[in-house]
Amino acid sequence: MDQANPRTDLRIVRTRRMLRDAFVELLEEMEVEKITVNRLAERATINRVTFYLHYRDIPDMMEKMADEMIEDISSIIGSPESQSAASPDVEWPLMVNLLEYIAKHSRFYKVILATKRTTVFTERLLKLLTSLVTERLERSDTESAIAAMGIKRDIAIWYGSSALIGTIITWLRNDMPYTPLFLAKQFALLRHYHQMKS
Amino acid sequence: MDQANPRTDLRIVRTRRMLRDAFVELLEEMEVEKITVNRLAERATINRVTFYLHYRDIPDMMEKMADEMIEDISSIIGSPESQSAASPDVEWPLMVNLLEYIAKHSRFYKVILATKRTTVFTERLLKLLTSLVTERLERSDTESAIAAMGIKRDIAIWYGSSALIGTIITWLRNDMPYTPLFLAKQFALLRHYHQMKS
DNA sequence: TAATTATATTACACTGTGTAAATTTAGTCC
DNA sequence: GGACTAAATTTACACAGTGTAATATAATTA
Repeated sequence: MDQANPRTDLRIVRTRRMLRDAFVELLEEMEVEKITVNRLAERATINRVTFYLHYRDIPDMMEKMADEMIEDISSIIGSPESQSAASPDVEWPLMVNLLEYIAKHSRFYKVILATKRTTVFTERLLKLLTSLVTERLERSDTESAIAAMGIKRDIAIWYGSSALIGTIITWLRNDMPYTPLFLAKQFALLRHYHQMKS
Repeated sequence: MDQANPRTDLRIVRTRRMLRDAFVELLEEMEVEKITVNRLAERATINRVTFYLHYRDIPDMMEKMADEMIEDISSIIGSPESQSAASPDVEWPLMVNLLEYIAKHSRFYKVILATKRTTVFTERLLKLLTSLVTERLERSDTESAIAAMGIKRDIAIWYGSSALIGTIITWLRNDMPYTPLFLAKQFALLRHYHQMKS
């Protein structure tokens, strides 16, 4: 997560970290549109001009942060432990890992995903989850099952990935009233209707 | 929709309509954060100061617009034709009406729901859909069915309403490749697993 | 037509933006 | 550890946008 590129100056790492931390802090206190470069620099205890040495503007900074978020999550759900043990329906432990990771960094994810008006992040995560849902739809025998019921493949994917991201966001907003494991199991139940039905 | 309150001045109605139209226009051309009161007033061909006679700032204007949107949609899904004929699972024609209404005003809804960074609107609609999902969960026998499967009531609601709004948004983003009727049927299929299973 | 009320005009103080140039500070690498 | 290098700071500037106030003008309603 904060693994620095060997050839990057420590100062760069430090000020970027301070800027990102300040951003999350401010987001806990106010809406995005109220976050100015002025406030951000002040909170991060860096000079305002220094901000522009790293990011073009605040939307640019948010995009960079979203990139990093996606990188982190990708490494979680693409990691060896997740893709475990050659089991064909692999989605179960994968979802647990994902939810546990989010829960572990819930301060960040709550403010970034579950706060109003920070769509860049949700957009990106939705995209990631869509590819995930698509992939596992192809892998399992669910695809033929839903086809047999007259459900369009793409609609099923839209439906499934929207349901996932939306539920995760609401779960975060409600301060995670269920454990990651429990929620992952619930997702499995909600999904496995299909297979059971066929 | 543009039914004016009898005691409101025609000029008020006119400038508000011009402002809202200008807002939608600008949103088609740029991100929300680039929309300034300056640009808005210029596009609406009104004086900048006049804007402040109607709204506190742009977020305030967006909230007011969201209020109106919810009012409109509520009247659609709460109308006599929708709540038709005492049928116990009433959700089917209701969803057709909703999707048809959105399709009819798709220029507005596409930009307002399916464009980046306009979360106020999606938030409100999600809320509305959540109450809808809750209501019909209570009405039908789905509730006992999902309980029997070990699925938590609130999680099922989060899941279902997120799936609905997310699918509608993606449907809009893709320029409505299916008819409202077809999509409504697909929703019914995706939902009725539950009843069928039990 | 008169009274009312919305809109336009002009002006002002203020906050924020993005860039430039010169200077200081601190990390890197030998 | 010291020289080199690159990042951060400082100061300054031109500009865009905000929100409010006071006054003048136009349109609507009764």
